[in-house]
Amino acid sequence: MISFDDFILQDDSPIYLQIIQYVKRGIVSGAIENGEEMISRRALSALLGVNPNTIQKAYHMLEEEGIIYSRTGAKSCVEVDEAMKESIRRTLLSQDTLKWVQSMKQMGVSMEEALELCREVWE
Amino acid sequence: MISFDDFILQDDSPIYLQIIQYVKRGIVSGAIENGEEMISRRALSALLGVNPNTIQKAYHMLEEEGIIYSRTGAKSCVEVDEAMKESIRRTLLSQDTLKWVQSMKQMGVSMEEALELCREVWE
DNA sequence: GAAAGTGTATTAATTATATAATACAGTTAA
DNA sequence: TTAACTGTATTATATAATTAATACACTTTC
Repeated sequence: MISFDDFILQDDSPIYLQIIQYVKRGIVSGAIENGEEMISRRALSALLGVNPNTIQKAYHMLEEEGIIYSRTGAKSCVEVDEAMKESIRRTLLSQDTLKWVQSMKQMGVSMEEALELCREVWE
Repeated sequence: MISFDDFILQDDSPIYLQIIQYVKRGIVSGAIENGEEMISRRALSALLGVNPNTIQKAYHMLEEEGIIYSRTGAKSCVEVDEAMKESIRRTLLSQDTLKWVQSMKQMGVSMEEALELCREVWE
């Protein structure tokens, strides 16, 4: 079951978006597999100290994207085939990297400097 | 004068934060220098098609951070010494890079893969 | 000096995000 | 079967972000 054990609020973007992001990144890394049960909305709400409606918003959007499947009374499940996985992977990797590269360029940082920065921060 | 010619809305984060970010990155790159005049709040509002109050919020926060100086009736001016420049540079570079690195790690991407991605996206 | 431009302030309305308190119907498990 | 759990829905409230419409005092420029 996807327990959200290592979930942490990262920035000041909406919580429901950070939950969606957590699930998508887990799918890309392989930590979250097809068919896995999600933690229940109420349980995640208690775990994160966040309102149940906020969790519901995230889960509902994940369902609209076709990433999880829900039916009343039972836990929601992850439902992603290989095409979906690859689609999420491509989108996230390029979006995040492009954003960082644009940031570096706007600050006048060269590619070599950026690569070195990456190595330093990676640890 | 700082004209915001190449300013573009990047993401769905608050506009006033993106304006602050634009100015800070310009200072880091050297495109924005100490003593330069800011475009007036009303002119920037018209240029970006954004409410004057949103611009005022950004300018007001830049003033509170000690990055620009304003007086009624005259245009606001950038006021940053070398220590401030270096402080902004360190903060932005590490914050942006750390965020990207964390994203890559959460998706199970190795440092070598991340560096290669960076090279590809850089163009 | 007068007109135009500029920073600042106020009040009101709207949308998005998040919280709060319930309620109901379906599933799971003892 | 029954109790606990789960997904779903509703109504209300609060705060942040944005827009809108003015107004006033000060500076710059002609």
